[in-house]
Amino acid sequence: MIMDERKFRILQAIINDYILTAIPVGSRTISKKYAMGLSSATIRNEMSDLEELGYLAQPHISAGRIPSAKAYRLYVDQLLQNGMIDTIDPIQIQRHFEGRLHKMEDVIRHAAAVLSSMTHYTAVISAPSSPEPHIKRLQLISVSEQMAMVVIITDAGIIRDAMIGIDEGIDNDTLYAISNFLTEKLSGLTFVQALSAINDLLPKMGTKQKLMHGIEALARQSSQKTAPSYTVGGSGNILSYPEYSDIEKARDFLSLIETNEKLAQLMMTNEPVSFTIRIGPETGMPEMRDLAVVTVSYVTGGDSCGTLGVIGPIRMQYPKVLSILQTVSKQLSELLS
Amino acid sequence: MIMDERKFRILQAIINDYILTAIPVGSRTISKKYAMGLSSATIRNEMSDLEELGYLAQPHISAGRIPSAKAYRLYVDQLLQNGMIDTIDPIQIQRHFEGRLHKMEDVIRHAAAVLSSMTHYTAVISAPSSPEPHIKRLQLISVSEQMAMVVIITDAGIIRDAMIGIDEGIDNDTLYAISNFLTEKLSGLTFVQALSAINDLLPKMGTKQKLMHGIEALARQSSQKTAPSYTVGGSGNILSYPEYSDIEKARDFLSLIETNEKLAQLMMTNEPVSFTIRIGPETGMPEMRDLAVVTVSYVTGGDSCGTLGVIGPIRMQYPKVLSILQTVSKQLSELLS
DNA sequence: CGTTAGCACTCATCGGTTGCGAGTGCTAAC
DNA sequence: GTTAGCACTCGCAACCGATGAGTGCTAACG
Repeated sequence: MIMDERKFRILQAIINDYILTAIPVGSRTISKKYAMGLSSATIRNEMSDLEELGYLAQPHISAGRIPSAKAYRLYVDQLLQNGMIDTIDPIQIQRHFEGRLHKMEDVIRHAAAVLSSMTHYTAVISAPSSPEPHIKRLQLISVSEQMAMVVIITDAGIIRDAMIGIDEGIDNDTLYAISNFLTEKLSGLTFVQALSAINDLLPKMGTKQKLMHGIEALARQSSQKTAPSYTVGGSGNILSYPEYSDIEKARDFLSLIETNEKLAQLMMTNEPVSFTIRIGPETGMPEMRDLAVVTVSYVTGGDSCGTLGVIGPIRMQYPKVLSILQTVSKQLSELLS
Repeated sequence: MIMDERKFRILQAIINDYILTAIPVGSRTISKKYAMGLSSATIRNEMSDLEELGYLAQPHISAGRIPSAKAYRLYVDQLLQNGMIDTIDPIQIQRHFEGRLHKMEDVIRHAAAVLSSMTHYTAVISAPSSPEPHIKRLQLISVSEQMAMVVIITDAGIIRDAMIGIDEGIDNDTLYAISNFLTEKLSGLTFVQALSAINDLLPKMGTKQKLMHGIEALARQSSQKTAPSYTVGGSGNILSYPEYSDIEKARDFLSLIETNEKLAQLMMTNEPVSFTIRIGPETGMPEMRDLAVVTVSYVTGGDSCGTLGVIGPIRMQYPKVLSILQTVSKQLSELLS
């Protein structure tokens, strides 16, 4: 059996209807609502075929049918191919960002709020990070006699701060001198490069071993591809959808949203494509079986970039979400550059 | 009518039972489960009195009774007065913090996870902040030709970073010189003091007006008592409790948890007391009517401190929560000092 | 041979009824 | 003051039957 033009049109109608209503759609609905000049009996036969092909499923024998993940994939591919993405007024989104927002963190938090309230799904945004940040400056600030704070500033604007123990008898001025010395030695290096540079320096540093080991540990930690932290907006939105009226499922979703590693897995894009759509099983996570995630990346000056995404039920309003995501992404790029 | 010893014992039994079961408790339950040598009829009379006094309420005529907010307040006051707080093994909590956690943000996130998983309620933790932070260092890093990043480091370890526009023709070295100049002028000052210092400096800065105005705006923003950001753990835990099986209520709760301002209102403690317990209406927020929040503050070296708290249903396991909070608070103070 | 009308059948859902039982207030006796 | 007894209330769960949306199959039609 082959997927012909008519089957596809019917499938499309079913998906459209299901996205709007979330109730299994029957043959009569298609034949009446989406005037295609066919009787319900014919639709029935076609639907039976579509089920055999793996595009439709029946929750139970005497109910309509619902699209499978495979069907959504086909549907989405078709959308993208034909550029069938909603057009929304960018002004409408710009208006949300008019107030003066200075801190990056605030901008991102606000963007997550806007994104979630516009889509009615859950929004996730990662702070911009450079794939290979270069150290720009390293600063030590004494906090107490045994502790200091290390601040490493990179070209991507990432700031890594950590407390480390320091050796006895090091005063503020010495710390400042060391900061300048280390900045000179390390600036322009990536964390991986810095790590070996620090190890080379170790023997020369005499009584500052404890301090240096602290910095080394921080550099090592930073040199590993560290999962960025994510800002979430509208985590409760999922509760509005009937498929998540089950408390158990909703709780699983919320704990997923709170787990940084899981989010990282979802938001990760190896290739810097314009956007990614992952539908249900495509995420590779069993708890995402009936969810879909759409991500777009944004860039801020230089090569550092972040990701913003929307997580919603698998029957997501893809055209709308895609257009909103793209517009917010543009807005975010501008604001953070 | 007066609240006597026996009435109080009965009320206590009712509250205990209701906290455990969440179902309205009847006279028979009290007389049998909590052997107090009284028949259910007597209990019934006392319960009727307690209702008249405003400590009990009946969801409907033929059901048992549930404690009012007033009752919980009495109950909690009694607990505190008698020091009836659970004793938990601090080792058990320490074990959760054994791994090496360098970044403050990670420590807090982890603490929120531990706190929520131990209490089974929602945990909220604010990053430590000093009531009147003093500037330690100000650093400008050029990002592009028109933009620079300002990093202000305070004695509380707070780092305020923001992007500002800079005047044309300022290179990296000049920025560095300005950083040192400004650090010299501003270090040791609070943000409020810095604000006027900057305004004094303005006329002298010649062609760096744009830059200075950027810094001034940042200082002004920082000088206002800014609400700290909160880390939340276990936001979905609330869904486990029958009183929040209502989707509508759960969604309200989740959006509350996401709103920084609301959290700030809940976590705010004007006096630095050891802990605060706010029960239902005492929070002053209508959406918190049947929730309670317990907060404890923790201190990190110096005068900077943060708050950690637990939000749960009004029938919270107060003795358990209090002891866990105190232990985690101690742990957090140690880790961040 | 594809399309469609007709029909028997399935089964989730919804509204109504009923019985149960937990709980109450009241009264009268101890 | 305490308690046994009793009539009464009312939420809740279980049961039941009607409803209707939906299906698959068959036979007739163009």
